[in-house]
Amino acid sequence: MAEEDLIQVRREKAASLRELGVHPFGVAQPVRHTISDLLRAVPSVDDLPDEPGIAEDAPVFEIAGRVLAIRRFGKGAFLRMRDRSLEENQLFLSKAALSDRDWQVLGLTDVGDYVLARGPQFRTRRGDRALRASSFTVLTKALRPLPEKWHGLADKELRYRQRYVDLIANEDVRRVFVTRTKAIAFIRRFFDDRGFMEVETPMMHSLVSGATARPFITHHNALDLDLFMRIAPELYLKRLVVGGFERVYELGRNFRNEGLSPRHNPEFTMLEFYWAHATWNDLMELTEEMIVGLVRELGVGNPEDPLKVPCGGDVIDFTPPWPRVSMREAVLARMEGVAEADLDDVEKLRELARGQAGGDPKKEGEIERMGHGELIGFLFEETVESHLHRPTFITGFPVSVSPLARRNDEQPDIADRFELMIAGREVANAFNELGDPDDQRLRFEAQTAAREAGVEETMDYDEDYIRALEHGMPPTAGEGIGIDRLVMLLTDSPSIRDVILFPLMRPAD
RNA sequence: GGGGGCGUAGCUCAAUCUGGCAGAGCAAUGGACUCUUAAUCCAUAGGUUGAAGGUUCGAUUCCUUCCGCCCUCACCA
Repeated sequence: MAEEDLIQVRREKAASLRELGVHPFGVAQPVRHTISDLLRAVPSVDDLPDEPGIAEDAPVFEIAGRVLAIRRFGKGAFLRMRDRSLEENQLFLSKAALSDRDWQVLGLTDVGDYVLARGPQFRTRRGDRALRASSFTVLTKALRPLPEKWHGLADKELRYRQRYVDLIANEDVRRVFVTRTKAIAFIRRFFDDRGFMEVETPMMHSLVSGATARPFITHHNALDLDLFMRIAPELYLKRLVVGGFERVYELGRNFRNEGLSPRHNPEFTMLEFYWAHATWNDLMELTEEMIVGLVRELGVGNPEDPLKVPCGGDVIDFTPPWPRVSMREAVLARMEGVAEADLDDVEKLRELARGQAGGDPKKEGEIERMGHGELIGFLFEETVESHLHRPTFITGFPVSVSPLARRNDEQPDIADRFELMIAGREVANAFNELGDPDDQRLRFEAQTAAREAGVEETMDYDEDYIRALEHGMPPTAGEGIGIDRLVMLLTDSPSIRDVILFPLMRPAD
């Protein structure tokens, strides 16, 4: 039947409900129990009576939820429903146990409707738990049909555009988003427990800084001012450290105007935290503790080995301590025929990099402009990154690609910075923060120079941030963790769209 | 933005290669049935084959353009 006709039939049922005095889109009424309560009240089905054995004074439960299936047979029916506890239960509706009106209401009930039922629990002849309804009504009429009961909603486009249907139809999708919510709650608790203060900084910025990415532009009418949606909260959070909030975190959305992919959504959730009187080594320990805690708390690992987590048909071992490897060491171990001395020879590195460019003229052009550290970084990305499976801290980032990170005291062209790689993906990025306002000024100037030389993604020079540093920031380490990517790992999701409730889609029409 | 794939009933899928009346299951409608579990049985109805154009006696099928989605490369987290 055509969609309009299916809807028309249900509209007519809604009208019939009104005639029976049942508002098809009624006002809320108290609901005393959840389906979880039913299970908790009598944990074992064996302890329930059969239908004839239901006692006069048996406890009456009152549950409300969405109808998932109806099986009618003459003067009786079984109806499967799910409620806010996300548990499912059966109702048994018999003409004998219901008022005439409630029986008529059942005749006007479709899969997808929200219903309210009261009655005692019992055990069916097949040994299942069910509620025998002594009263039954429709709370909300669904005008549209749900997807097919066996296959559910499979079309990815419909699943992302109509997530409400996806959530009704697909259990694994519900599970992913429950896990996401639990992960975020865990992270907040983790930082709160350690004396970190959650703060909210502006999402509309007048400068583009804190990361290198192209921004979204928006406009404030009253001030006639173009603003950028933030690409990172970093510089505001460090201003707060200057202000004396020595442990701060922000868990929120960033916006980057770049391509979409299974690992990139234009708006994504990031955790950033700053910890005064700590170093990047402390951050590695804290990160390890937090993610191991998450994996344990959420129970996403194998039952017999909770730190081995299935991911993309493979298994990731989260058992600490995680390896800490410099990009130099990683490249040396990975690339055959490369000697340690070669890594100090810029021209030799450039030659190796050309060999990895695969004839791509754009890459080759970039290679010619790269310095020593950037060349090692390039070789790392080309040869090592995708092979890093278990959680690994990568260090040895050049200062030139780390404009907000403190220099290493022994190796001034290397930043005290690490990235955490898991399953070939970057999950976290952290460093000792640069507190020297004069050095920070030089870094901003280098960014400005790079922009003038044609580099598209550079940071704006933030004069007020320098001013803040001139007031003195305590020695601080800071980190950003991509929450969506972390949730992808925890839920074995191949695409970022599977862990974002409403991923960006082109308008359908 | 480049390359590849996909789009058929409300949903899940056939038919497309090799052009010849567009089909099934679920859902829906009418009927039978007081223990179903993807209930069963009988009957009925449901289509702008993503859109537009072209080739052809004839197009879901072949060609072109456009729209949307997926994968991939590039940029990035």
